[in-house]
Amino acid sequence: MNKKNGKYLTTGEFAKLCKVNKQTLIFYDQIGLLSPVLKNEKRYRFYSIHQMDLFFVIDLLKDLGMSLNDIQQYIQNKSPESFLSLMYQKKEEIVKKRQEIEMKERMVEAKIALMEKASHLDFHQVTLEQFPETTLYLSRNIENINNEEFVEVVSDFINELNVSHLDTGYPIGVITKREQLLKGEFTNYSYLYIEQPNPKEGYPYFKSVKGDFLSGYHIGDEKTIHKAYKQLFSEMDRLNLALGDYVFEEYIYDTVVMNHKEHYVTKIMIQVEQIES
Amino acid sequence: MNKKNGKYLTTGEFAKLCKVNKQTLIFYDQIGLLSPVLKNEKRYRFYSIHQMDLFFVIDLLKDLGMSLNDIQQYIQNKSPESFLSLMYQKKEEIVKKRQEIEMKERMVEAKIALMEKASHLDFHQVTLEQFPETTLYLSRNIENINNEEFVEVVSDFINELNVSHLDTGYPIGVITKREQLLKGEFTNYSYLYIEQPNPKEGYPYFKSVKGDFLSGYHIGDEKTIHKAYKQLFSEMDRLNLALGDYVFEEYIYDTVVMNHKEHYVTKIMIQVEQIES
DNA sequence: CCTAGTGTATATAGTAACTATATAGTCAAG
DNA sequence: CTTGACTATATAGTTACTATATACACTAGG
Repeated sequence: MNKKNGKYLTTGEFAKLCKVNKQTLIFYDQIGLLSPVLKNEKRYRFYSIHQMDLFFVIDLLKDLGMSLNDIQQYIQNKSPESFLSLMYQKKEEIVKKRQEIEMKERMVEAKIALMEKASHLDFHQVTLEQFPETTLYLSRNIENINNEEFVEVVSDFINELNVSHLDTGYPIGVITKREQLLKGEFTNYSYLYIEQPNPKEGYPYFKSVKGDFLSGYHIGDEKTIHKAYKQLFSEMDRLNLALGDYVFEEYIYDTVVMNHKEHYVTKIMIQVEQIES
Repeated sequence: MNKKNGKYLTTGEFAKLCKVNKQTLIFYDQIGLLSPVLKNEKRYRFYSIHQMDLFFVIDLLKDLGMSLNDIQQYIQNKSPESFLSLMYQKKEEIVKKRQEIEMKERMVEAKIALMEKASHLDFHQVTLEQFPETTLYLSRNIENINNEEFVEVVSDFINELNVSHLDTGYPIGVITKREQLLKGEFTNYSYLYIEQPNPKEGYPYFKSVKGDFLSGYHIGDEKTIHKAYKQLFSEMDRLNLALGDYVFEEYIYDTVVMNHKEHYVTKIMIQVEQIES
């Protein structure tokens, strides 16, 4: 940007050009981040049009999450070299940021899809479904563990989702094994899981699910989930189905969308096999 | 997420799970954004593992630029419907954000490219270059305008760059016409411009440049730029070149990377024609 | 020359969303 | 019964503004 003839801009004019509050410029002057090139005897500030470019760079760096303090550090000993290395560094940060926002976009999309789907469900209907192959990311085994260990596992699981970018926005569900169910221990889970609609290569502990499932819903506090299981088991009898290896449970509506536990909805998916007779 | 047996998490445990400062949870409790499900007679806080999901949604919304106040508004009358509509709204905002960050990525890339290129230049060399077709976005005409009008034009130009996403990170340059140069008015510019390496369809006022240019550099304050012009003109004589229609000026090093005006570098590109003899 | 209206200045206080610090009470293990 | 690690509250500090109050400056019209 080349300036016109030698005239200067007042604080108000400069603020308008930079699309910023006038007070912000005064503030920047006070902290020495961006001072006008000139002050007259009445202490009126005068900026040159060049300073706009500097302001825009400050604004860009600020936008990229740099603190005013750090920006000032740069400005105080600026040079083409330090600017270039700063830009290289910011470029890396931007790429990370972009990837994060892309991930959040996918998460929000997943939540929309889940909620749309949920809104069309009849929670009183039990259905026999055939599930296609699905990839899941599993936690460590959590059978018979105590509370502290459970907190530890959940913590680790969440950690892994974070560092490996595996949080898809899908709900975290639980897997219970056939043997626990037969003992009536409906809340003695074996794994936590999260669905991976677009699985990445090279991650361990993924498990593919496929087969026939009898699905039903439990409305209310999970303390009373045995009622839903009772109903599903009787339906299995009626349809001549045998209990398979696993049951999957996931929240459809939880504390995120409901104020009272009585309105929570859990989906129960029991793996089943046809009994040959 | 399904909770294990009926036990609760202390503030410290919950903070660790949520990867957040304990004080932040206390703060959230104080403002009523996220209160523990239980407090004992010693006022110790106890969270349920379910509340983690809510915390993560709060964190997501916060990350998407929502204020704690607005988040609280949502939480106070949450429902599957309001959550869904919130997600739809956030989805739109995310897309905008992503586009913005993609643009910033391109800008930073452009600045890196420019600085890398600049670092290999010899500012004392005058070269005859053939420029390929280039698309530029121009400002309104700024010939013979006064200071107020100039500020207005710059303001409008910056505005247009913003609303139409035309800020490519390339420097804003100026175009001077042949007739002004012949009169020796080197700073009576005709247009501002910014290069558009990937021009979009449907934008007016673009101008393609192509042809032979004699390029040189001016080091120092622009007040002394006539010296550089003098040198370039004599070089034109030597090479038997005639002045073309336009001259382009852009900053290579300005206030963004240099502390003193004496170190500013301006590139001058004079359109030239071979004199047939 | 006076006045109204707009601009400038400074000083100070308020804001959001934490974050740190100081002080005191609680609890489980050795 | 003490030690160390936890919990609690209250309060002050932080960042990057933003708003408000008060006073001075400058320009145009009557």
